[in-house]
Amino acid sequence: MTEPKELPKAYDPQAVEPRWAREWAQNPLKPELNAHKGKGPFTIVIPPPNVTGNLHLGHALDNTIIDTIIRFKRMQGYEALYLPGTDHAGITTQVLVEKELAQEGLSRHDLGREKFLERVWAFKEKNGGAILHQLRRIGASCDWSRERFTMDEGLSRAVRRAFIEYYHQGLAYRGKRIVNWDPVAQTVVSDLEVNVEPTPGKLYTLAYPLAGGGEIQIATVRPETIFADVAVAVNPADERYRHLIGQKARIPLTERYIPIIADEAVLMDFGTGALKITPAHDPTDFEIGSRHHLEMPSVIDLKGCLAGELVPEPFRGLERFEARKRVVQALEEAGHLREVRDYTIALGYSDRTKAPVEPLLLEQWFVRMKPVAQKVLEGLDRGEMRFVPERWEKVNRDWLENIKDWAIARQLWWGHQIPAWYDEEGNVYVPDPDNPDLDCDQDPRYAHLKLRRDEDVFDTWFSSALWPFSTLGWPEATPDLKKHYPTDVLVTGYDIIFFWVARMQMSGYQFTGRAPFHTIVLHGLYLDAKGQKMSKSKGNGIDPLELIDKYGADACRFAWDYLATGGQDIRHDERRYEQGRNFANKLYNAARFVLMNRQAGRSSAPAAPTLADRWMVSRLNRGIAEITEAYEAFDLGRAARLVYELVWSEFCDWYLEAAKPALREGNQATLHTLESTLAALLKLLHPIMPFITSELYEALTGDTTQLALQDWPQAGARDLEAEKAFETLQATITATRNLRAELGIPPQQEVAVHLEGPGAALVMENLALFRFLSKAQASIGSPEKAIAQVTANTTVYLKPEGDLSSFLERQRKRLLELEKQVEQGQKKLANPGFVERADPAIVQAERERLAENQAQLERIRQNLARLG
RNA sequence: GGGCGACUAACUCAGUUGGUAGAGUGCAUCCCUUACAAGGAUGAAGUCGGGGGUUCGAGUCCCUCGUCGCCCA
Repeated sequence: MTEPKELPKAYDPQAVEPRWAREWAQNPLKPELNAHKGKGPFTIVIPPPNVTGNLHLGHALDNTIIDTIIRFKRMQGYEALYLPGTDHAGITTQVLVEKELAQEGLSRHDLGREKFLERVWAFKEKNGGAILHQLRRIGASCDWSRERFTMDEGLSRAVRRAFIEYYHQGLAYRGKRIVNWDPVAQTVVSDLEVNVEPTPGKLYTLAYPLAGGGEIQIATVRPETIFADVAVAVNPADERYRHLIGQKARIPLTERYIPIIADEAVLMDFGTGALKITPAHDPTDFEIGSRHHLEMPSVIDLKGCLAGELVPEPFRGLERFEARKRVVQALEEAGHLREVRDYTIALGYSDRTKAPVEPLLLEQWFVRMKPVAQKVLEGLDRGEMRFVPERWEKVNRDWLENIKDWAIARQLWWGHQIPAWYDEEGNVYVPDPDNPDLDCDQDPRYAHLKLRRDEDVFDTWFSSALWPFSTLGWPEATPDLKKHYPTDVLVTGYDIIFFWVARMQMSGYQFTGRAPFHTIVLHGLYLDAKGQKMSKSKGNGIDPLELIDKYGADACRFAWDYLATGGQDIRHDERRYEQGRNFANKLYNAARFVLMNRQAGRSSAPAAPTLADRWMVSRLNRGIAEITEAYEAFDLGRAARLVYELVWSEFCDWYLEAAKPALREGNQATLHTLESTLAALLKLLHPIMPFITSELYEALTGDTTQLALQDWPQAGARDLEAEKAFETLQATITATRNLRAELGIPPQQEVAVHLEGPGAALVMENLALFRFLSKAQASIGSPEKAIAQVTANTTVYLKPEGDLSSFLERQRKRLLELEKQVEQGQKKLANPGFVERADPAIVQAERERLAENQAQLERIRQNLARLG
């Protein structure tokens, strides 16, 4: 940027952005850089992306919003920390590596746990962290020296500590419960990881013979589970079956008799009103079974196949869906099948593998969440956390109020192995809170026992839940933890409120006694151009890196911030990126203009600021106030719009043009205003478009301190007089241009106009500017025969020439419009209700508007009359 | 079944205490004017989903209906 005259006309982000990306990667914008400013810390932790993942638009949105907020706060002088890191993503990563192994014809069991984990770590080292480099491309100003990983040593200790505390407070427990089993991933998944989807299926009506003769018909969608039946249940209020309660029925295809019981949970109008109860394979049946103290035999194994003594020989080992067919066939042949009809089943699918989940009765680790959630709810009551937008607080509360225990174990190898040991009798041993790092099988107190460690690992979200404090050093009382915890803002998509936000809230209160952040900013989902969710299977994904290649990172950030309004979902629209790119180009050229003029125009000639200078300074001050407010409110869409408007419509469209005549005269006040305004605009825009603003700021100021560390601009006083005067000028110029256009006068051709009205004198004071911007020589007066354009306080007259029809048509239209407005205004002011009740300022404004409209109307009428 | 969101110009979307509707793109006319054609000037374009209510006044508040989407059970 040292030779402004050689600057290309079009901005090329690819020539600028890499340099700054490298700068921020190699010399991170650490919070300590602002330590001397005394404003205190401001902290945001990254929503940790999967370590082996790639940047997608959700990440782009998260991180652009975070970085914009961080950069704003940093410029305000806060010790802003944007803490980066990644998540080990248990199931996802393990499945990836297992796929890789499968190509070599191996399974994880062939390798064994230890070798397999080595393999995953190697995979992580090789493929992991790419996403953090992709984040550098979007300009994320993280403190890379503080990067964390959920399975690094410190975080692993935090996870262990958290579990130990839960356990010794009686919140973590082992229980035999119905869990969601993913037969493909071979692990339990939590309720949140199951998507229930209506699925076409069949409802079968089966006849169970009664011990005393006759039969009872039951309805079921899972006939293959009849072998695990322990009862038939009816509603106690159901007259049809009341006499059968207490009798026994025989499970078809077997010789086993089960009781007929009454339970209010049975819906009388579903199917026949009688249900088979299979506690081991259905959550509702499990509850009924528990209430009635029934046995809970299982007939489905971990592979999803029928298994066990209760299953008749021919069906043993059959896969569950195959088994259903065969059982139905057998039932039909044996005469037990009464009816089959189409039925839509609410079937649960595993989020990861999309496999239908099998409800199984397994002994598992759970965390009792109710008392923990209670602490969060109390914190919310005290107003310790605020949602942006507010509406999500209710969603958050509803979930916490109805929370269920959390199945935290996963039957995987990749993850934090649960620090629990069992002796040969099955008793549980968990390390002591006072000595948490000592494994129980190394504990001298248990030396006499043969202890075996739990094979399972924790749900990935168990470690993510600790992220805001584990990354800062917890459980150690590190200086970072002291300084940066609680963090300030959390930014993420609303789709992970339950998975992540609520769990961070809970572990925050549970382990640190405090809310982990005070503000939760939730953005919407990024959808494709048709408004559909993007997914791998649909193949409708849009790659943010491609967008960055095409438009530049600044342009993309502009688009993402611009679109992040009100937490609404975002529909992909390429035009937003074009707008960002064009904006960068506009800014670049405006800066080029300033630099060229500076080179040409230095002189010592003193000069007073022009009206345009005063106007620009005032508009800038207004902009600073508004834009700062928008950033403060995390309303980045509004901030983007306001800066865009200020830069393009005011600075470029009006001020740069208005400055030209003054610059030609060597007006140093104008040159100075030009430079200082541009510098301020670069600052205001920097949080959104950090690359180009850094580059231009450096070129403009030659400052050795980069823009990212400059002070945020302060709004000075507005000069309303200058604003009003310049507005009159603008209106008069626009009116003149309009007249010229209506008459088809060529742009180069100068015309003579006459001005009249209260604003005319002001225009005459700025004659040179008026002439330059409107290509018209102005004088005071009202010629006999002329066409006119009327503004709020001037009338512009132009000698009629050429075809007047377009002009006349427009004037008539304007006349009608004004008449309508005048009529409305009169009606309003004649209404006593309005005059008496409305805010006096509003009434006054209405009066003024009416007077103005009437005057304009009158002037247009007169003029049309004179034209004949 | 419960809850939430959306419906504003041809398209994609803004619109903060209720006070005469905005942007980008597209469209029309003109212009390569020494910052920028990724541009400039001028202009056209909306019964703010329908209906009802509150109010002097409703895109904005309340009720209701419709369409689409999402979440929870």
